[in-house]
Amino acid sequence: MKTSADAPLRGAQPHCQTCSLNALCLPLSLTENDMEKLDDIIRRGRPIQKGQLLFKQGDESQSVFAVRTGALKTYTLASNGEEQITGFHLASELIGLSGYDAGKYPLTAKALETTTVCEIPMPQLDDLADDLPDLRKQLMRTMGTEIRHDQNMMLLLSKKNADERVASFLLDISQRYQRRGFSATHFRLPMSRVDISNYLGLAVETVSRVFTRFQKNEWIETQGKEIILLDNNTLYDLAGLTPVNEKCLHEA
Amino acid sequence: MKTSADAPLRGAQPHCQTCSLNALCLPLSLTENDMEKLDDIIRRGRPIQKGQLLFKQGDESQSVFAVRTGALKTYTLASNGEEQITGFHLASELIGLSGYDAGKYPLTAKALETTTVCEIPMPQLDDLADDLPDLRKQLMRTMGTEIRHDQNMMLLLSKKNADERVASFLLDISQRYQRRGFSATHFRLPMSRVDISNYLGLAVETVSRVFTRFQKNEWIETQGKEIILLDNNTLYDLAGLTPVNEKCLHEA
DNA sequence: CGTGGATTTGAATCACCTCAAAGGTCGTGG
DNA sequence: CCACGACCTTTGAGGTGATTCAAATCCACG
Repeated sequence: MKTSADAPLRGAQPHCQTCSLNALCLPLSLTENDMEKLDDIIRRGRPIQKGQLLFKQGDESQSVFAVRTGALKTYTLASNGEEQITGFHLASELIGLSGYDAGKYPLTAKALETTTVCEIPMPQLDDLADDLPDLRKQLMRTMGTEIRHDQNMMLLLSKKNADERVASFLLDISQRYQRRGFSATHFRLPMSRVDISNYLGLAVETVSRVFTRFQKNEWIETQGKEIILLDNNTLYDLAGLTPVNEKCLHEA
Repeated sequence: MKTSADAPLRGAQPHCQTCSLNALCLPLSLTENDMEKLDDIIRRGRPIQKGQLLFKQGDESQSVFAVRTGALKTYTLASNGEEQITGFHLASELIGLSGYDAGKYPLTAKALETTTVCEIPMPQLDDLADDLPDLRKQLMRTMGTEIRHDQNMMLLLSKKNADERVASFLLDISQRYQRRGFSATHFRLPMSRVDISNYLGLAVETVSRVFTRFQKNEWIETQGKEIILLDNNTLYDLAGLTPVNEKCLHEA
């Protein structure tokens, strides 16, 4: 079993057609021919370093991005300057679609570690979406998934207690790694405890205490950012999910 | 000034072309000709009574709906059966798009009062979206707006206190009525206090107390569901918005 | 090897919740 | 038209889970 420490791409993959992520990414369900057209408009830049911004709230939104390697967080700024993390984005996931029509990005995207992305200029993506029905459908699917994720977060933020939130979070990450072929029970969290607490609407100290308690109960094992899930049943139970139902935050 | 008690449509309006809401609704930015094509696939049924469901979480999703008159709430069900309201939907607003690709509605839609809707069958909308670029763009705009709304709600639910939540809520509703040509300061809330509290992630009692306190401070005046906003500046301040920035929950 | 940030732990506080009960409102049926 | 009941809203009192504040410890990195 690969671990999340492995890069999903051994070398730089300059084309969608040969990218190991294409079955999870935008090209999903595109024909070979359509995929080439999409590939033609994609720009692949140099890696972004940890802490750097991919784009900033209020910037003119010009592109949508697909994460190739690494991870990012997106967050909105409250008027008092506080940030609310709205999502973490792992390889193959799309960022920036919520600013598709708005002209400006409604949130900021910051790299959690060294990250490479595929940049898809919006005007050209827009044109292509008119020509390729499958691409349009995939874009709308992605937006629908995002809406369902956010609505699940609303449920989490307004109804779940600290334990339930952390369990939901761990299982969400677990399932997303699993879909990418990594271990569902042993992975490395790319984000800090502060980021987790912000995302879950809790204080850092609370998240820390929950992690400690989960470990005491032998539900998980933690070593810094390394996580091992020991008791999936309990975690699923806490999260309000059934292990059968593999669909978590990202799959409504 | 009209008040929200007036129906936005004097008589039944059987066509998008003559509907007073078309500038706010899906036909926005469509040409006369394209609007006719959209109009052709729209079904207009009999009114839904208060408390009735438009569709239910888990149902096969077959249509998108535009609210013609009245109001609905949409909510997701937690595993323990608790409901989390994800949105209120007033005239001209679209419901059901988040289930566009999913096959099943990821939430339930219930009428808050007698409500009429335009039903747009998804397969035909889907086909039409391939033919009419403007319609596709409008659909994606609508989904983008929904995403921004939900992310603003995440911010509200995890960072704002009770006062700030209620202020945000009142201003959101106010602005949405205003866009429809109604008074921004005097309106009738179509939903119960219980619904408001659920939506805002608070206990009913807390919402009630906040309303009482706002009234004592002469920031608002309430008479049951009737609301008058007296001190917009304070409310905007609480909500973390600037009165200049007219864009609230629905306009990121 | 030292430094600054991140994480953990402890103690005290607080905003909101829960429980309980008293009004209000609305629709229904007599 | 009024009385009744069901439900919604408001108000009060007390409890609590999570926060805040403070400080020790761990860790990554130059």
